[in-house]
Amino acid sequence: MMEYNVYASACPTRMIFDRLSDKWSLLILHRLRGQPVRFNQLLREIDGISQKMLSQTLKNLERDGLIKREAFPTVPVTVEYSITPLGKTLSSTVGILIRWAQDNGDAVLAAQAEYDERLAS
Amino acid sequence: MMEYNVYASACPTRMIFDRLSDKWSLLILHRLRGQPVRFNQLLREIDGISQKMLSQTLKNLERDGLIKREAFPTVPVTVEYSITPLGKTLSSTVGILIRWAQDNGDAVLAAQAEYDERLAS
DNA sequence: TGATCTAGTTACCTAAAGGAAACTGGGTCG
DNA sequence: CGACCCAGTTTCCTTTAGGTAACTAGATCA
Repeated sequence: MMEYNVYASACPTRMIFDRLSDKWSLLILHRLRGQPVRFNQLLREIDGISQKMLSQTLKNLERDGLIKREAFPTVPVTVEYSITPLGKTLSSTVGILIRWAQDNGDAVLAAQAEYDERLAS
Repeated sequence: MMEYNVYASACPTRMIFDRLSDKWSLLILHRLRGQPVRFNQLLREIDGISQKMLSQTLKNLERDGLIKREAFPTVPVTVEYSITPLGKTLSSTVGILIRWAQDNGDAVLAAQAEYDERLAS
């Protein structure tokens, strides 16, 4: 298996890395790690997201093969978004990042405070 | 066990997501996980970054306590950036994310191609 | 016939991120 | 004295991500 060079701008890895750095992708992926969720349910639960960005981000995630969209001919129509096996592997690595943040958030805030105080004095 | 709300802005997880949405932070952090690296060396190796963004991002990472800046009175002056113990713990989880991208880049590209073809037909 | 539910799309606008390139500044070499 | 190193900073400009709000569309209810 070939290893990509993450620091090269043309690297596919880098492209994915850039894609993951948009505002809502990881949040949505994380929300979908359990049961399937409907569009408006996501809209309600993910605080601050707009319809436009939700729709756009879902489309991108689906294109990347990370989530799956499924429409049901109920009344009114229901659309469920669920995570794919591929997306599941990503969301679990994201989970590790989230755990890091929970464990080290205080340390970062402390470092920032110290840095700012050093500058002020 | 307390359930955290990732979707609220005051959540410690928010910090990680902010860092992720920063174009260069994690890339730089990842590059520094080994030996200390000089400013211009980073500039050369991280393809596409500008002096301004490198300087700015390094400053932020230092403020977060993730990296350390050290200047040596050599001729010409040398500035070395190295990772801190705190940064090391983060970079190792970022490493997992990068490994994911390396392992699954092809799968994502394939999914994109399939998605695009489905739309075109 | 109009209101309401779902699940979106489209038009318009703004703030901010980021790129390009010139400029600073300290130091040494020739 | 000017030229050339490193490590930045500053200015100016463009792009684009993302927010707001209005609009589409199919179907049912009242």
